Amino acid sequence: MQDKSLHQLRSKIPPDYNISADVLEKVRKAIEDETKKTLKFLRAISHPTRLRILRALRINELCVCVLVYLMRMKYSKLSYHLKILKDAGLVEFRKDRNFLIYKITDLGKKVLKDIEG
Amino acid sequence: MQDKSLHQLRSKIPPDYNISADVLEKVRKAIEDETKKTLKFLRAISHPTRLRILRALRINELCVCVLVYLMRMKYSKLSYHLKILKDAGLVEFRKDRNFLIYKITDLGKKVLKDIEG
DNA sequence: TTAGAATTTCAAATAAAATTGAAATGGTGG
DNA sequence: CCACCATTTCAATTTTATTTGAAATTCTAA
Repeated sequence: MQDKSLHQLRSKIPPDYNISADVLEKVRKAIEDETKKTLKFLRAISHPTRLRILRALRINELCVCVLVYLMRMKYSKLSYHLKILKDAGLVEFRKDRNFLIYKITDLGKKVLKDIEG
Repeated sequence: MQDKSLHQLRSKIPPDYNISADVLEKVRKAIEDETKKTLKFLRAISHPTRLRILRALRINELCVCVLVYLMRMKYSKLSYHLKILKDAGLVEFRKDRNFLIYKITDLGKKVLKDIEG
């Protein structure tokens, strides 16, 4: 099927499912649109640890040490996930002495709200 | 840090970042909520191929053969991704002769709308 | 300065997801 | 029944993501 022309294809598809050239063109357009921008934050949020971090930060900004304490994870693991969230623009941080205090961004709030209400 | 008590922890965190017991409790609650339900469709949609499939089906229901034709992919690959979307409740299908015609579900529409507008 | 704390970075190991092609399934039309 | 078509399933492979612990970094407080 892979290499068949559209003409060959159309001659076979069931009659009560006869998509118009117009629809076909729209579909073609839809699947050609880039997905990167959307996937960036989707993939970032699509992990239990990262979803939990976002939920935590929605309540209050938190230093890594508190997240480590509450989530019972090692720094290196949390750091890995925080980086992914930061790269996606969902969280940011400020420094206070030698603490890094993470907070959720407006985009992060919006994404979380869109997804979970 | 992993094993320190909260008391030990709190005695160290910076003064201008003094989270209350109340906030701490809320965070604790937030990160204990289950993530499975949310992650099911998030992970399902978080792949370029699957996002493209959903966008296509939002325009019109399509049989696998047309998707194969338009997306230039093999049946086995599309089938793999369609199954993930179906398991997440984002698409469904009906049969017409020996064609499977996939359509987006209401949940699928909603998720896509929430995410991309 | 110097020891120590909070955090990140790195590379190695492990786990999970995606791709592939061949074979199986199940319907269709002659 | 037979050959064929659309599709799925399967196991093997490849790719990508996650976890781990140790080492590096950077700040701090004494």
